[in-house]
Amino acid sequence: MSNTASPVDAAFSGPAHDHDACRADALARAEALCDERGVKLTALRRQVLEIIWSGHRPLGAYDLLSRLAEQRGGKAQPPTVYRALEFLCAQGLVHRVESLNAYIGCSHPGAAHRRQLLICRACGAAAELADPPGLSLLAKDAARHGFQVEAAMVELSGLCALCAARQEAGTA
Amino acid sequence: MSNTASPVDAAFSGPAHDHDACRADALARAEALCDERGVKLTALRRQVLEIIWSGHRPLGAYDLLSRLAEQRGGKAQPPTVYRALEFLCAQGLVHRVESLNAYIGCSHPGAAHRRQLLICRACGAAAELADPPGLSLLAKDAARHGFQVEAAMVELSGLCALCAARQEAGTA
DNA sequence: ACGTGAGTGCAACAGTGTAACATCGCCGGG
DNA sequence: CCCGGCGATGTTACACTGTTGCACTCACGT
Repeated sequence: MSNTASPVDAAFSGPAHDHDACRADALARAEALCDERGVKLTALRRQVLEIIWSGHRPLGAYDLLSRLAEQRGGKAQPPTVYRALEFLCAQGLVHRVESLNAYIGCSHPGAAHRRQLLICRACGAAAELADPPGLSLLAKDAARHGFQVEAAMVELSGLCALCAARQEAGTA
Repeated sequence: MSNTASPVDAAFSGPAHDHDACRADALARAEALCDERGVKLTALRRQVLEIIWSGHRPLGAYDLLSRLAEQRGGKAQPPTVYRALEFLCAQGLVHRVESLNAYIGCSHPGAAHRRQLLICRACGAAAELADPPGLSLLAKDAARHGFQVEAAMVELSGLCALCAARQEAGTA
């Protein structure tokens, strides 16, 4: 890892963050993981993953589609990008953000984890907390009612530290 | 309240649940709340709310639309149902289920609450836990990273007690 | 009676996601 | 070497979800 900061700080840390290294790390980890699992990170899939990792803001399928078309000089159809997303999600390299109909790179690929997403409404960036203690408590609350949790969608929207400070300064 | 069970048990309790009373309660509470607030629960809005409360399964906007058209004998346009939903959501009488693009009646209207949704993948029913302890812990986890939570979307998918038992019996 | 504004009807369209079928290229078996 | 199969991609068309803009009505206060 070229970045010492936590994934959360990376997502919300503005220009201080070396994103080129961040993206390169993500791509390298993806490459290694797919290799290890014997699945193919094809040129197309890699390209989509790269676009997703162009920043820490979740991107819509049609954003990806238009950027993909741009890069290839031609046009691209929805199934192209959706199939790539399906693969990347299945491999745990990308997460779907339900509340935004968008997709974001996973910060903890390779390890099974439940996640808690923090989405800044001001800068649009999103960060992922892996296996936060609150989440198992939610499952316990559910279990108390006889409910067996299989999948958890936790997306918290609000202000990241930087945007909160900026807001503060603006209104002052 | 005609039902002694908790809202969760009501949602997941099968035929033992007196749903006519349950729906009537919900409608009456909505009526009272709107009256108290000086906003209008018009015939259309009430009708949409009634359709939503026809069960404990989240319904899509176009499900509502077609049932509405059915009941009126004619046809209905999307904006009709979306405007009603906008009103009902704003009044806290209905919640949007992000992971399903669907809508469900609120079990705790009138009181501000953060909610945790339990969605059974077998029977499709959904139940709402109000202000569960796990949720404030999630906010604390976020705060530890300098993130101020403004809105929380927590939707857990899995099996309700009844469906889990049924599953058990089926595989046995 | 009149004007105003919220609520509704209506038409068209934008955004998100999928189904079905054709094509390409690689890789293993004959 | 050829062939058959299979996964990945291309292409077309379509389904589902949600929004914009404008017209009309009707209840309400003055």
